[in-house]
Amino acid sequence: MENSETTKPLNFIEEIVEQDLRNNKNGGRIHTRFPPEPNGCLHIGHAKAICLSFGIAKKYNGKCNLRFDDTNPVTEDVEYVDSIKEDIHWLGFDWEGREFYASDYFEKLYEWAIKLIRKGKAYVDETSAEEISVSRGKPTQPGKESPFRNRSVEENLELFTGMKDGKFPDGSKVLRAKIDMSSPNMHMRDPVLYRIKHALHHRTGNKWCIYPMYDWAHGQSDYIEGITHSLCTLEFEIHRPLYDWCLEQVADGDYKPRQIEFARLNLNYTVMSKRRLLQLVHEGYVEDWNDPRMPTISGLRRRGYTPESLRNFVDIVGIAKRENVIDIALLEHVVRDDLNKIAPRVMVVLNPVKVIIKNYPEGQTEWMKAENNPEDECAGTRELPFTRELYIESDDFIEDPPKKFFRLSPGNEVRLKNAYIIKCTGIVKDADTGVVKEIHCTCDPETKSGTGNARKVKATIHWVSAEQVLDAEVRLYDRLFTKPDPDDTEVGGDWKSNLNPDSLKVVNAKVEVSLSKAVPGEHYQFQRIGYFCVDQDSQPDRLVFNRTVTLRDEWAKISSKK
RNA sequence: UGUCCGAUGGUGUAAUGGUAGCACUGCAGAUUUUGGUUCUGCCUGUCCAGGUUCGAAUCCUGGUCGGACAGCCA
Repeated sequence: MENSETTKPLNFIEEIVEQDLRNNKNGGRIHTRFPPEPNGCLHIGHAKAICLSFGIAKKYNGKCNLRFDDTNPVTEDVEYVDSIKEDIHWLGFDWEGREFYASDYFEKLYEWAIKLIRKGKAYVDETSAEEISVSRGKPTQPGKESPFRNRSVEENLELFTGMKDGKFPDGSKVLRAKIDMSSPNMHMRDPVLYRIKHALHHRTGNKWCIYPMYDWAHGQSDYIEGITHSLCTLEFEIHRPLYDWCLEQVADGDYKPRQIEFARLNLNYTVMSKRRLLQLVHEGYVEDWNDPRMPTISGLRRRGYTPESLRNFVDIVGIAKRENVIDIALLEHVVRDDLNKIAPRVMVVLNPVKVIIKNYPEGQTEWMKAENNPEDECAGTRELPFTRELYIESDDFIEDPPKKFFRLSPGNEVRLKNAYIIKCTGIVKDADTGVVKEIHCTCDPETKSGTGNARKVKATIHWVSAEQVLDAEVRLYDRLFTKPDPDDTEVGGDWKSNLNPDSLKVVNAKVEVSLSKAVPGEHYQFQRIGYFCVDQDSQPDRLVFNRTVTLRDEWAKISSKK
């Protein structure tokens, strides 16, 4: 008996899989595939599909193939193949060498097309694209049959061979399935199976000038690879009768792959369509596909998201058929959750203001012991230099503090993390601007951290020595859009008008010296501020950090409410 | 006046004819040398109308609302 308290409920696809397993369908074999088109970078929506297909395979001792759906040479490019492979591996999945391409099957697909023609189930149509479109009718109105629909098998064979042999220009002819022009399903109204494209293909070069359409290639590729469960998003649901029809024409045994559709992932405060993502890149709203503000996998990686957090996100979000928009707060939650456990803590001051400890000797340095991660004992400790002059966060001092502000203010005490309790005794302002230049304090030598002094103060703040300190560029990233739904615009407005002008702010920060060894990709928690990772642009003498996400901030809530 | 799919708190997702649960968010509190973490509590939900049944989120009928489909894209 299963323990109902620990058994995770199955999603509807797992239920289908388990039922198939119980019925010993396909001999108990589970085989899925992830079929990206190499025409763009993968995004968080793809992560859902990857985790699903690879995850099902893993869970049920099956296999998952990586198959590039490269049937349209004019939009596809090798450069995306490598980035897609990198992203899948980074996410933690492996296709165990089963890296396939729909183009691997062009020959077989062609043979099957010939077979279709011989059966009288396909014909060469030479009406124009526009004519075909018109004669296809509308969803609510039946279409009309093409005048070429009833050509002889011989003529079709000759014409199709001619198409393959490059005798006709692009767009002059297509091969169509002969199904039903009055079907209520538009996709069954004699769908195009092959079109002519005299284009160089990234794998097959100029071997072919006719290319199969998605519907003719996808199910057949699944069949060739022995896929049992072909998981795809909802928009292909209406293709399923055609998927099944195509398979019906070529399958000769009991085995047939089954297409199952699930709802794609949507996230608020961002856009997800390849078209829009591409637009953001091309029009310079972001740096590139891997800009840390992009919902692409490479962008999230650069932002500091971990594979673990993304897998967890997909898991929490679930698999179902209803349309959904996930709150980006959930994405932020999963990465905080993971980074809290693994990210070493460091002290960094983003907006420094100088503190002078008046009763602390000039020239003296004490090395203060600091825990690297309170959530992980194994993370050990490090030593921080403490000196008479320090920097603290300018937000941590207010001359005239509001209620509930527990940090530094004239006459008030705070603890410096891992060091002493200090008291503000005075301030020095810039004569012209009135900005606080120096905060004068005294420290209580009895309160050094680790000495067991029990005196409590309301707040503990972070700091760095002003004498032993490093400068660093810190890129503060925020949500890409100001509205949950970027399409929520004034009438006639453009989604780009909702772009967040403050999605990136760059500051020059003061960071503790231990960070001198930080290397790209590392995650840190800047204490009391947020999680950051070292950017690929970082150099030993010019550190660059990206803010992954802020820490939850109770004070920010209180102060913004007032 | 098409076909297909869907509808459970603010968001997402369970409950498979038998106590509507979990997570995120929000709110309140406890703990805390991070206003972090952790812990506790609270708010908020079965689209509508009929029917079947001892009993319906679940099954049936009819509505309503939302989505997909009219590329020689995938």
